[in-house]
Amino acid sequence: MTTQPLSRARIVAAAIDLIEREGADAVSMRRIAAELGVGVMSLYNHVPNKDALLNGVAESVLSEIEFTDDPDAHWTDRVRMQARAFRQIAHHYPRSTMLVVSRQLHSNAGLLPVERALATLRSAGFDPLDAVRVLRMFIAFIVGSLLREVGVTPSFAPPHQHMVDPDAVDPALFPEVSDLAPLLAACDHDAEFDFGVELLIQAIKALPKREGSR
Amino acid sequence: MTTQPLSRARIVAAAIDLIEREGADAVSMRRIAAELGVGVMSLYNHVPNKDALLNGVAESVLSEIEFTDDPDAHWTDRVRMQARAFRQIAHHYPRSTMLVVSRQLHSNAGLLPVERALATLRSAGFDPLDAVRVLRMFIAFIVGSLLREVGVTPSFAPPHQHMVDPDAVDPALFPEVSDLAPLLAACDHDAEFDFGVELLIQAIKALPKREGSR
DNA sequence: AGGCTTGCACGTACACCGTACGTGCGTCAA
DNA sequence: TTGACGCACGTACGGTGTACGTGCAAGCCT
Repeated sequence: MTTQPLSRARIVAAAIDLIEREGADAVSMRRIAAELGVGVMSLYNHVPNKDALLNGVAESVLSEIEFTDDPDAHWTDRVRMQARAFRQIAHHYPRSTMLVVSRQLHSNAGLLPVERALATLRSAGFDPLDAVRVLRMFIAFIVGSLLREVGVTPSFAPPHQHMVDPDAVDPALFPEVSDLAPLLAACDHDAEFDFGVELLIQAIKALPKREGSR
Repeated sequence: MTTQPLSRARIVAAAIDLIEREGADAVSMRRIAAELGVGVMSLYNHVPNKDALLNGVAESVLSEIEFTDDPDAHWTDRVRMQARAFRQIAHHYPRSTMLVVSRQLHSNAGLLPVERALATLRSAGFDPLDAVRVLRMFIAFIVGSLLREVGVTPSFAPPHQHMVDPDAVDPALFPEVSDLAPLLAACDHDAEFDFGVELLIQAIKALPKREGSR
């Protein structure tokens, strides 16, 4: 049973595995090498440096988005689907997601989702400017949402995570926060995400079209 | 001229200064100590560890948000103002902003903005659940937007930053991206942010109210 | 006043990090 | 056969966070 030859893909895979198991802080070249049963410097034959490796991780995660895009569906349904597909990989690789969103990619790895989204929006009749703006709006919302979700659940550690500790807030200083503490403490991420997606869809549906319809 | 005594506040201030001048990667305990003309380990008399220090940075930046909230203004104007105030500190501390958004605070430092936002929304007649949801929606949008802005401008380095290199995309694979490349390449962050804020305001204005009016 | 505690600045030391550089071995080309 | 080349690997250097011990100054209790 001869071990596979080292390769960029195997290194990236090991890095993702390590990140998901022990968190992004646990990632080091030595650790990855050990994981692969290999000398540290051997990694550098396939990856120029650690930063490039992490970019590789981000690209790899991003490329695993599964689009089951039905061109016949209504554009609102297609938008819903694409937003959910994006969120799904974040749930599959929660700790790596932080890397994906906090590191802007200069490569074309993340271009396919953009392409699909633009095609959907343009087929819905949005002119180029609005299509790009709406896309950016969605990306901002999704990234912000995922950041909260994975940030609050770095390792699924606390079963009942709380973004606000109800007992630690002074009702005199923060009456509203104190009043709504139970609502702020719990967060149904699924419901919150769906609420946001629907709100955005309704909003852009009401957007005045400057061009042809359909 | 006797030098001030060391204190947590002075350490945090030095850290922020260093981050803004040389980037988050330049931050190390040794570097900060040198900046303050102080031994490395002296820092640990005021800060338990580096992570706590960075939390301090985030809290400090967050606490500098200036709310000029006019309770008599229409709630839509107040929401606009609060969103802009949030974005303004991000422009004042661009490199530190990444820390603020990527690190979830367990402290109450970020509670004042939340309190103000909730008060505004509740005075606009939203019931508790909707108020919290709308707030979370706004936060997600703002965080996502700021992440793109500061990510694309880590040091205001390239005057014409491009999120998509028009020459590097294959028109056969990505027809839409290729077609809209000029629009994707440039990004007027101010306009983009305002577009998003207005879109959200319109959307939540149309939200069915379950409770009292006003 | 004398002794004791406490707070704080600091140096040393350790484990770990990314990676530049050199070395040796296997395979393929000429 | 010989040379070049690709690739695994060890060593070494300068950096990191921080545990631990030391010494000095100020305040407090007899």
